[in-house]
Amino acid sequence: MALSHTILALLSQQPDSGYDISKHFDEGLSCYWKATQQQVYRELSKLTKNGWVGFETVPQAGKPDKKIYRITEDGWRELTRWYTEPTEPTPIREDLLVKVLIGHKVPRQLLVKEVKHRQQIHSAQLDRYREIEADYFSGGDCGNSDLGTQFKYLTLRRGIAYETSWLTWCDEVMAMISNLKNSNKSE
Amino acid sequence: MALSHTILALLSQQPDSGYDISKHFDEGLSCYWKATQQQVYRELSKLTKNGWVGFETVPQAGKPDKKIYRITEDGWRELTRWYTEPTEPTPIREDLLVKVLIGHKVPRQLLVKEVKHRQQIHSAQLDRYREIEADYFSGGDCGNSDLGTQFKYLTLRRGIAYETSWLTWCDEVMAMISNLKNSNKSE
DNA sequence: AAAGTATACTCAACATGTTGGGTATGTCAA
DNA sequence: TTGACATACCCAACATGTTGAGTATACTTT
Repeated sequence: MALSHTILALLSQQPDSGYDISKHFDEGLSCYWKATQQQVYRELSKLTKNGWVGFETVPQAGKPDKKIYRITEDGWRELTRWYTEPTEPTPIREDLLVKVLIGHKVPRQLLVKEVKHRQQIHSAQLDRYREIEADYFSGGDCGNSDLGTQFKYLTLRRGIAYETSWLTWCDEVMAMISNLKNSNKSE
Repeated sequence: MALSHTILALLSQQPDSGYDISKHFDEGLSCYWKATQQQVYRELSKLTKNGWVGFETVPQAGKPDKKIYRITEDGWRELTRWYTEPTEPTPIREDLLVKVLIGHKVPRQLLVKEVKHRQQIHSAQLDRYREIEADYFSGGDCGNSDLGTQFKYLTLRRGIAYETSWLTWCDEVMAMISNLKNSNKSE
């Protein structure tokens, strides 16, 4: 039940509507968790049933009503209980590695295309992260940002480390493949 | 439907029983995909329905019967079709990052414990990978290993890159936290 | 002889994630 | 005025992953 706790964590920062929470996930910049709108809505109704969040309906001019959710005391208790549980690394499931594993069974070009495709994706994502990172230092408040910002920055650093490690690995794969070509011209 | 294709990929290497396939997943050394025994069995029966695999029941002396699954021609077609589809990176869902994100809302010690816990896990996993890596070079057949082995080695290299990137990040987090303590003795 | 371990497969229930639809209201541009 | 887009919510079906059983046989250790 990690999605529920992620939502609780977001709501612990400030009250928010389901729509806005799901936008946080879409943008996904901060916490590296994916969830669709329906997942968020479904989870919010569960959280409400559990009494971990409450909401008030807020009418808006020119827009549909909003449900502003707010974490309850029980929610806080659950969030801190969860926090004391040690987290295990997320199980890894990567299509690309399966493809590499049987790389010798398929046309070489197909594998090369795959790796290049991923290189582009990770490279683009890294660029986006780098831009966000630059904002942390351009704010003028160098070094004296509040704690919340510093912790958020650390999650960004994780994203950067992640994308970088992928790019390094992709380079290694490409190097090996081109090495094969050179040492085995008959192919 | 990635699990099905992972199983197809394994079966494309050699025929195997559900039990042995699930052991490959448990050991998880090669392809970085997690799956339980029940998932494997369930998926195999689906694959059979689709006609992508077939099986023969093999009686064994002193052991229960085995079902040896084998990829079919349709299975090969499906596998190659899947191979031509570009793969997207797996969505990231990491409890630990959610915890870091709200790190300023909880006792510092709790976060430190979490990070140290993860450090140990990734460090242990990296050690295991390093040992396996050493085997690739101790085999005597330095440099002239077959293609299949080289591609498998690349998946191992991905595992190493992954664990290393986690450890680097954990160090960064610990550094920031201890930096906080030093610059703010009043806390 | 009993307990543990390994082999080998199966079922059921539930949690979580994905996909594609639907209901509204209102703005802005073609 | 039609269509695209943004806001805001909801439902149903299905795929996938998790958890905890159960059914056997046979070897090994205590």
